[in-house]
This record gives sequence, structure tokens and C-alpha cells, in this order.
Amino acid sequence: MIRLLGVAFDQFSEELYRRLATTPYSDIRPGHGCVFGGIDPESGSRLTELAERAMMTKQTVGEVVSDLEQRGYVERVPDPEDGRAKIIRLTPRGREAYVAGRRLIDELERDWAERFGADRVAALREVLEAVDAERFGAVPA
Amino acid sequence: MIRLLGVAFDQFSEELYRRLATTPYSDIRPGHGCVFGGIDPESGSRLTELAERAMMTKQTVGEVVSDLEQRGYVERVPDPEDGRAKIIRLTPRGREAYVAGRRLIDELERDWAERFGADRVAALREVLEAVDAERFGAVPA
DNA sequence: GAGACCTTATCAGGTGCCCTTACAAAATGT
DNA sequence: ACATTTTGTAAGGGCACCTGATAAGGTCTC
Repeated sequence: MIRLLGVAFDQFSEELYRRLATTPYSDIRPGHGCVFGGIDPESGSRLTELAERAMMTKQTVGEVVSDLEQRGYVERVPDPEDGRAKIIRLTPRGREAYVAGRRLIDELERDWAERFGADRVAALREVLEAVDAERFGAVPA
Repeated sequence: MIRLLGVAFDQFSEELYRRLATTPYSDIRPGHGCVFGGIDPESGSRLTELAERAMMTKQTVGEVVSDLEQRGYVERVPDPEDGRAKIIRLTPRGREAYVAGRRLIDELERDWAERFGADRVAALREVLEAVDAERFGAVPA
């Protein structure tokens, strides 16, 4: 079971980055996902938010942000409501990459639906969402 | 979708190693999976076989084998049928860890069946196995 | 059976991704 | 005003993988 989950994730991931490599955003790597996956594409997000959503440390996400900043995908602007915080916002190029990535992910899911059956992939999504939903409720503190 | 697959894999994996940490085999880490997951528990396997099954390089798997050898889980014995090759075989302790690991994985899958529904988990397994099966057929060469 | 070629395993070195520890600066609560 | 918490950063380390190069044992051809 753990092997199957790993294989499925790898298959999806590898194909996604293979396709992404044919776009103008070929320098985006899996590690960047913690930012693209959690950021508010309109108004941006704080580092702490991104780290929480990705379940990673602020240091790690901070490094990824610096990398994406250097590549021109995001920018750090001071948060007017909190002098300590900075808002991480997509640049125009970052937004392009964001929508391109989402489109590729949707395409890939449709490809899976064709290959493995729409009903089966729908069932897959349903279980995975159930697993995802229970992730927080399971912490009694 | 890729996020969901990643979350599910992480949830399963983290819980597995959390439980493994309470056994006498607490020093087994995820990276060791490429050996335990591909080895013939009875007669052992060659490095090349393990690498192929895990879809990893021989060098990487070789390092994992050395690590497991040092920890007393496997041993390298010369292959009588091929002077170049060595057979990687589970030691008695390795076999104990092997069965303990499999038992934990089965337990975890039953736990998921309870939490998310036996029918849903069965459906999950079915799709994942379809994905796994297509892994090789998709290479036209 | 000698040479070219492939395979098995290993050595050396490096990358990507994520962590812990320690800290400065700003906000918050009393 | 002082202690505490929160936000972000710097420095360093570990794990899981990779590529390139190499020695030694098989295999195939002529």
C-alpha cells in the first residue's frame, strides 16, 4: 500500500514536471510547490501561512521564497499591518506560471480519467480528500 | 490532485514509521524501503534486481544495503552462479524486521478501512494498482 | 582462446529538500 | 515598562537520491 501510494505520487509528479519543462517555466522544481500550492494568487500570503499550509518549517519555506524571488516569480513586500511581516506576492510572471501549473495539473487528472476510468479517478479523489480532511481533526492537543 | 497524493503518502508513511519506532527495529528509515520492498525474503536478491524494482540506481541501493548490513539486517554473500554478483540476504534479525514491517503496513491499511470505509479503501487500492500496472506498459522503447 | 563488449558492483563527489538551533526585531499583554 | 509571543532570517546538518568513473567477472564472436 505504501509502495502503491509512492508509485502513484511519483508517476503524477514526474509527468507534471516533464510537461512543465516544455513551458517557459521550466526552472520550477518540486520543492517550489510549498509556495505555489499555498499562496493566495491575488493578494499574496505571509511566510507563516505558507509554512503552516505546507506543514513545513518557516526556514525551509523562506529559502524557497528567496529562490523564487531570485527567479522572478514572487516578491516580498512589507506588510502594512505588521512591521515584522512581509507579504509574499506573485509577480506577473509568477501568476503566469501559477495558472500554467494549475492547467497542467488539471490536464493530467483528465488524462488519468481517460486511462484509468473517470469513475475510478473520481473515487480516488474522494478517498484522498477524506484522508486530507481528517488530517487536522486528528490532533487532540 | 498532486497535493492530495502527497498528503496521503506522507500520512501513511509518517504513521508507519511512528509505529515502527516503537518496535525493536526503530532504526529503520524510509530510505531502507528500497531494499525491504524488493528483496526476496527467503533466498535474497541481487543488487541489480533491487535497483530495478525500486526504480533507483544501483549506487543508491548499494549504499542502503551497506547501511543495513552495518545494522545487522542484511548480509552480502557471493553469488555461486556469477563471480561478479553478490546476493543480498536477510539475516534472522532482518527477517524479523521484514515481517514486523509487513504486519504494520497491513494493520495501517485496516485502520484506514475503518476510518474511511472499507469500500473506499478497496477502491483506492484498485486505482493505485491500475496506475502501478501501467507503469511498464507505457514505455514503447 | 583472445579481443571487444556487456554486466555487476563500488568509489567519489554532488544536488535537492527538509530539519534543528539560535537570533534580532516588532507586536502584544499585563 | 517589561515579559512574552510572533515574524522572519542565518548557519549548519542529515537524508535520499543522482552522475561519472572504474575494477573485475561474464559473454560473444571470430
